[in-house]
Amino acid sequence: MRIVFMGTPEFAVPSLEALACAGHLVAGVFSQPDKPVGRHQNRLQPTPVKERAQARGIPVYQPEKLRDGAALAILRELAPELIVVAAYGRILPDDILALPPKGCINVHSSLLPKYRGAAPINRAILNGEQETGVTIMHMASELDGGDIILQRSTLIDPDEQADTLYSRLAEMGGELVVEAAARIEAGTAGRVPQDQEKATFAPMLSKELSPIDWTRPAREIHNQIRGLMPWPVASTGVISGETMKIYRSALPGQSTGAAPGKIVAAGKQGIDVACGDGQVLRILELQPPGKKRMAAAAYLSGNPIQV
RNA sequence: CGCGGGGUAGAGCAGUUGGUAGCUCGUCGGGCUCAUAACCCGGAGGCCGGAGGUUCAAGUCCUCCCCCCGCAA
Repeated sequence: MRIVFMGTPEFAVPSLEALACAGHLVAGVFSQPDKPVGRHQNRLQPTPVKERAQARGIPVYQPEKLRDGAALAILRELAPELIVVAAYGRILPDDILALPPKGCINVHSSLLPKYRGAAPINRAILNGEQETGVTIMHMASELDGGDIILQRSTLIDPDEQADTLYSRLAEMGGELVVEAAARIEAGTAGRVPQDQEKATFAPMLSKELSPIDWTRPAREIHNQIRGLMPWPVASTGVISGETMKIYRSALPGQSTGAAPGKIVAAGKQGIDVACGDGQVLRILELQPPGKKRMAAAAYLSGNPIQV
């Protein structure tokens, strides 16, 4: 099938790759404009999807606007039968949605209608979900609200972090979108409308979610640490007074009478902190300001804590 | 050249007005013990990120370069 692919971050790369490997003709790729990223703000950084597309010799388009007619003109020229969107980061206007004869489909990393929006993977873990998945759906004017073609679920391990789940779902998305494309080509793709009543939303993350409130239950703090990976990452000042990032934690299942935020133990096993529900949260990996990410035990060997 | 932090033993850190490079953990050997991640004794392990300069003498002062991290998303 003749396809135009639209995507931006790492999540979209396996989908692009899978479609190309499945023998589809990817006539063009749309991605967000390059932005200054990282330490050298004077230099523009290509998006992961752009890099992969260029490596495959696929023409890349990075329009600033989708509603001024230019993008539509390019798409008419490319004449795709199907448009596949995966984490593009833009809302497609109706005239683009209406262009391809076989429609526009989207790869979304949640079990729709739950977790519509920008950060479904992180939000699922933040909320302590035990299951999530990938949905391939037709695109509608309502954000992530279109009819479902395929859906596959997966269990979230109680200690799994959002960044590894992200890669896992990205791969799953690639497999599923190929299957969906095959069914569309064969004319056997189903269309199940979403139950709009059950829709929930997964808004974009922000740094304000980072600080840990130790009066919350240990389980919820653990979810916060898992869910804010790889960005913005949970943080706290209880260890040294300086704000440091907390990358990994565990729930040892110990009770304590200590006040929330108090360090109750510090050793090879990690740094144990009292939480609001009287349970202990064990910090396993952290990062002091200006330093590298390190195991809690490594931190302690240079910065001993008296309990 | 956007702003800031940092590079010293395998890991994490200290190192004063320049004057023999240290600490905790790990590692190796020995001891104690029913036993141990515990405890005791001992050992190995360093181009102090790189190059140049100042000096009788540079981890430390000066210049340039490399790499890592945070801010930004």
